[in-house]
Amino acid sequence: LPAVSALAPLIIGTIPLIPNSAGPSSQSGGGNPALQVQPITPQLLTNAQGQIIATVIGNQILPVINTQGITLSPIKPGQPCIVSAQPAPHAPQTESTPPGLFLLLHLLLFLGSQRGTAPSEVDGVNLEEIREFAKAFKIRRLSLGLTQTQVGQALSAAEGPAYSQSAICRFEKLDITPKSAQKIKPVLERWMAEAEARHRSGMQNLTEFIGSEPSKKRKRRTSFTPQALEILNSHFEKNTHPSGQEMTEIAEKLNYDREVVRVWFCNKRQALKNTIKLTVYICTTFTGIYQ
DNA sequence: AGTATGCAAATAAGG
DNA sequence: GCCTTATTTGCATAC
Repeated sequence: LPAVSALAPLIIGTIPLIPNSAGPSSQSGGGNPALQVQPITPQLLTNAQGQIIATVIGNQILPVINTQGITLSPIKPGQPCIVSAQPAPHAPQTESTPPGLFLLLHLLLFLGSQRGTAPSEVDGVNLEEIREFAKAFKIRRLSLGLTQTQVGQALSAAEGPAYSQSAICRFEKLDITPKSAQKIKPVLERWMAEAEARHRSGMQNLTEFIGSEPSKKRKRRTSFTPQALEILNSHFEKNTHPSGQEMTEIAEKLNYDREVVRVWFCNKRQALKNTIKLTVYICTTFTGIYQ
C-alpha cells in the first residue's frame, strides 16, 4: 500500500512485534520466526503521539480527525469509507487493553455508521455555520488579494490571539476540531471585517492595524538545534525525570529557558508513554488473531 | 509563490 | 511549583 505509506507517519499493522525487545538492535538479529508478523488488515494509521487518525481496511481509508470523532470537513473524494465491507476483527477484550484505545476502535465503527448523516451541531457548536464562514472567509481573503501567509503575519502582529499561516490554512480547510474552529472564528471574523473596512476606504495597509482587545499570545515555538537535542536525549536516556536542579543546569548549559527544558521533558515522557501504550494495544489486539 | 502537512512545542485542565 | 493527559498550534519543509 504505497499510497497509504506516503500518507501515514506510522502504519501500525506492519510494525514488527517483538515483545520485550522492540529495540532497533533486535532488527538485524534474525529474531524468532514464530514471532514474525505479517502485514495486517485492517491497519491503523497513527500520528507520532500515537493518536489513531485512520483505519485502513483493504484499500479503503477511514479517517478519524480527532478524538471527539468529529470531522468538520467533508470526506475527501477518492477516499471511500466503508466499514462494513470487511468487519474489523477485534480481539476479545480483556482488562489488559488500554480502555481509551478500545473506545477509539468503537468510535471508528460508530463513525462508519454515521457516514452520510453529517451532524450539524456538536458541543454546542454549529458546524454548518462554521463551514459557511470558512468558505466565505477564503473568498473574502482572496477578494482582498491576501495570502494565508499575510493574514497569519497580520494576526501575529495585531493584538489578540495570534495565528499562523498553518492555522489559517487549517481553518479554511476545516482541518481542525469544532472547538478550535469556534475559538478562531471570532478572531478571523473581526480581523476580516477590519481589513475589508480599510479596503473600502481605499487604504493601502490592509493588514497593519490593531486587532481585538489585548490578550496573552502563545509563546513562540522553540526550535532546538540538533546538538541541543542530542544532549537532551542523552539526559533523557539516563533519567526521564530530572530534578529541578538538574533541569536548571541543563537549561543553563544549552542556553534555553528552564521552562522550555522542563516542557521538553514532559513532552518526551508523554511521547514515550504513548508509543508504549500503542505497542501493548497492538499486541493484545492483533497478535492472537493473526499469527 | 502559496498552500498543505509532519512532528513536536506549548497550553489547558485536573491532581 | 511540578506532574500527567489531552489537545492545540506553529515551525520547517514538502508539495
